[in-house]
Amino acid sequence: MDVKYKFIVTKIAEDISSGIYKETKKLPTVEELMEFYNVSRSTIRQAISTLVDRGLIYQVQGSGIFLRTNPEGCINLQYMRGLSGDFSKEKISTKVLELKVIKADKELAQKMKCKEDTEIYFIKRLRYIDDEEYMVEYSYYNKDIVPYLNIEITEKSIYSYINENLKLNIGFSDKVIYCEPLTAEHSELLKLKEGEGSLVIEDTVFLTNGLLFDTSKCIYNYKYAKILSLSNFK
Amino acid sequence: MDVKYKFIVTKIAEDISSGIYKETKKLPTVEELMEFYNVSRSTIRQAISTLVDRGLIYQVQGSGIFLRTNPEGCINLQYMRGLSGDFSKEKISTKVLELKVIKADKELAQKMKCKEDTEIYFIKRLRYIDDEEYMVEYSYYNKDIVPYLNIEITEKSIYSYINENLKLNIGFSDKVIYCEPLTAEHSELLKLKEGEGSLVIEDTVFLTNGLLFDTSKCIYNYKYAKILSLSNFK
DNA sequence: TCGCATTTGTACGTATGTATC
DNA sequence: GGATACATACGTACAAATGCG
Repeated sequence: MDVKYKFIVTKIAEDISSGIYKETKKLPTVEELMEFYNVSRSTIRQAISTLVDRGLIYQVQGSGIFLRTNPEGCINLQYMRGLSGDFSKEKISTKVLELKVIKADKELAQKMKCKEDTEIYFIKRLRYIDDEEYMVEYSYYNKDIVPYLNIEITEKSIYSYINENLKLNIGFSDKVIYCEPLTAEHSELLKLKEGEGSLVIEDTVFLTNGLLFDTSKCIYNYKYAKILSLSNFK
Repeated sequence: MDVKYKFIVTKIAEDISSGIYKETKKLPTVEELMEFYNVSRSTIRQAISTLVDRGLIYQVQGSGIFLRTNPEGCINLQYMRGLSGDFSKEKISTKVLELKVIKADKELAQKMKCKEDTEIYFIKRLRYIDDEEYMVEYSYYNKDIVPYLNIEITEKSIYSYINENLKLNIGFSDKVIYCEPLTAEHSELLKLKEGEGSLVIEDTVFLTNGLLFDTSKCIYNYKYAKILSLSNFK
């Protein structure tokens, strides 16, 4: 991390979560941050802008930089770090129900923007928070991009493996969120009743170069799952 | 709109939606845009950055600026313009079920971050898309900030009234999204069955200066409502 | 109410680094 | 390896909103 503004983003985010601004709910001025980090105005502004995008702070012209209050225990859409990022205090566990390589049929090929018969990792997981059934996840990874996955990796965080081991850079994602009645199978897995509602997120994830490498469908237990979206009007 | 980069944002967004880049799926280079708009590099970069945040485009270092495919008919979380913005082709209508001024009790005062007994506009609306029952909305506006509302305004877009008539600048919002069984009343309004799931968005909206002026709870018909979130990993 | 100091917003210019093709 | 194109970083000037006296 030798990029200055990214280092500053991480540092300020840590400072905020450590609570050192909780009295004033206000950050130092841009001028003060420039001096503290010994960088230019635009470098501080870029770091601040990133934190504004993540929903941690907001700026008021002529007044200062203020903290945004940030509910815990929600799936955060602005800054995705997987379940373990959103639930740092809770115990997370994962049961891998299925893990295999399949060949993309016409429908899957269209979804994954790849050719038919491309090899795809298919993973079905049941995930728990504090030992409660939290969600059922179906995910698909293009094997041309993610050449190897095993039970050990899929029991933990697939994303940190992709990031740290494969050195791939995740860029952006499209999420479609809706509500759907539970099927018999899912209601059993989540210990709910058939026909009750569930919260569903269909996710399509791209690398920074625009390549689609992952799609998934997650069916959440409506009793526990809350999504948080911290957005800006720009 | 005499701010250059905002003008350019609007222009490029129009160009994209008009389809002039649909062949190449690629924007002109930063250099070319600088020349075309006769502005500096940083002004173009700021405009492009805004469009990246809105999920319209993505940049690849060394390669160019590319279009992101953008599903229609969804509630867009990145760039909120109300129902009429998300459903430009459909017919939208609104039935105002209730409109009155109330005094904030302890619970509402906490939610609206105001003092108890502050006057609050309460509005209950049923909204239709193509004559189908789409959602029930309960909204609350702080009367100190939004001093006047009537049936005519609430039948149309409250936000455009706030923006254009009151000249208030909407800054950011927290949305909590979850799934909840329908009550008897809501199932009747939405023509669904009691106990079926519904998609719920609780929204807390702030002005650019950080003042909370609006909270709302929307209960969506799960058969029609889809939310789209176009996010970036930064 | 007015004016001034503070603080963020917009815009320009330049140089160098780094990924892609 | 070279050309192209985006990314990072520095610096400067002035505009606009806020807040205080």
